[in-house]
Amino acid sequence: MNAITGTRDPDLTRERILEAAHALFVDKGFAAVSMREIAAHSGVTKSLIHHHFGSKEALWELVKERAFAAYAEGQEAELREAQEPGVDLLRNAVIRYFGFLQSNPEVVRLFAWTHLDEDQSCGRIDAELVRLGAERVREVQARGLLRQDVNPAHVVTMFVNACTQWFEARAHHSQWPGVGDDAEYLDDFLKVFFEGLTPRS
Amino acid sequence: MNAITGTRDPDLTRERILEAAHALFVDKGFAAVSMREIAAHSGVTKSLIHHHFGSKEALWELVKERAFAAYAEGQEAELREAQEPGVDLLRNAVIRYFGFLQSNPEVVRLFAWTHLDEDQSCGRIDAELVRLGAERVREVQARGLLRQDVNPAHVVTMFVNACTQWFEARAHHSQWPGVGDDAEYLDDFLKVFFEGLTPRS
DNA sequence: CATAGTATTGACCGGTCGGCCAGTTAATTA
DNA sequence: TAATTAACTGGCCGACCGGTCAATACTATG
Repeated sequence: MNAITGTRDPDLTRERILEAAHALFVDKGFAAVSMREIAAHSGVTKSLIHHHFGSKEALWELVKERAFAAYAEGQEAELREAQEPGVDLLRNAVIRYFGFLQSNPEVVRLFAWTHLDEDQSCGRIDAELVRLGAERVREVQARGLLRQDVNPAHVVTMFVNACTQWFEARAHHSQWPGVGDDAEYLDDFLKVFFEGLTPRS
Repeated sequence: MNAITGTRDPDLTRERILEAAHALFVDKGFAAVSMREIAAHSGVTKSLIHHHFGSKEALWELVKERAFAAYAEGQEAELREAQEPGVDLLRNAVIRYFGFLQSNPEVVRLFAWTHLDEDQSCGRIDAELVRLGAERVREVQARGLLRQDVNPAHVVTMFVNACTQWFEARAHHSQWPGVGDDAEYLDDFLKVFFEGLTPRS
């Protein structure tokens, strides 16, 4: 239903339901959200949600699928952006990933919910991203610009972990004494990470 | 109620309720667990849980409190174990923390749930741990054994993040191509982390 | 042994849950 | 325009939710 024209618009309706469900699921998690809540937030009847999506579980799966597809698409585009493989490529990847999480906190929460779900689908999605990233790292290693005695997939995993957990656990280390803000943490991480990756004679 | 003697044992009863609640909350999160479930798993009436703990929320808080107190106690004891402040002290701290998470997956899940809760209490608990750890790092820095241009609190945060996320997101990167097992990841992380922390002339 | 206090029970409350279904209304098609 | 299809509604279902309460069974205290 289009609110302006009063005409029916099933696509828009589905979209509005998905948006409301996304926001609520991200905020409170699957179990703590009710269909009635989603209905109210999307200005639609509960029955209509069932009509369009079947069940609460199906809606949840669709919400995750869409969110991660959008995430993967964006990340992959950035990764594929041809750039001379070098240390700066990796450094920029870290900075971009960090910045992405910083400006997309709902993705961070969705990651966390799916980790607890032991959800497999989302892991499969970024498997391709990691494969791409690790390949790039391997190229840079082959040029002798990064130390070669570390698993390239681990290089990617390390910075992904260090960045992701920084935002997932923000509620915690915002209380830790001496811990700085986003920029300061990223700065120190980059220092240590790239110094640690530099080859030694 | 003591199952063997048939006599009443309120302390044991409380303990059994707490254990059942702990297991269920860790597994499914607060919202997805019902009082009836906890009652069934602890062999006790739902009313009795309310008698002993008041409400579901209060029980949840107590479960978290106990778990994190036990965690903090163990970690603090290990940290205080006097050792000559040096690079090995830090290296051992990383290895111990990683090993602890590896053998206590329920703590990892509880961390994740409280992050999503935006729970503050548990962050306060490990604030003291981080303070202690950062202090040690600072000592080692002062001796010139670690580079001095990184925030000591960030040094601790980095390895905590890299380790914690490794286990929190296990469901994901177990599917990532080229990623090794726990020992291999830890090994590569230690290589990069400590190389990155080594002072340069 | 009496009695006070607490551990424990089971029945019950109002309310909410996800889902279903019969009916109505609007858009599409023939 | 008539008929078909799909969007949409409101009411209802049985199950389950967290919580309460009066009654009971046990234990410890005097």
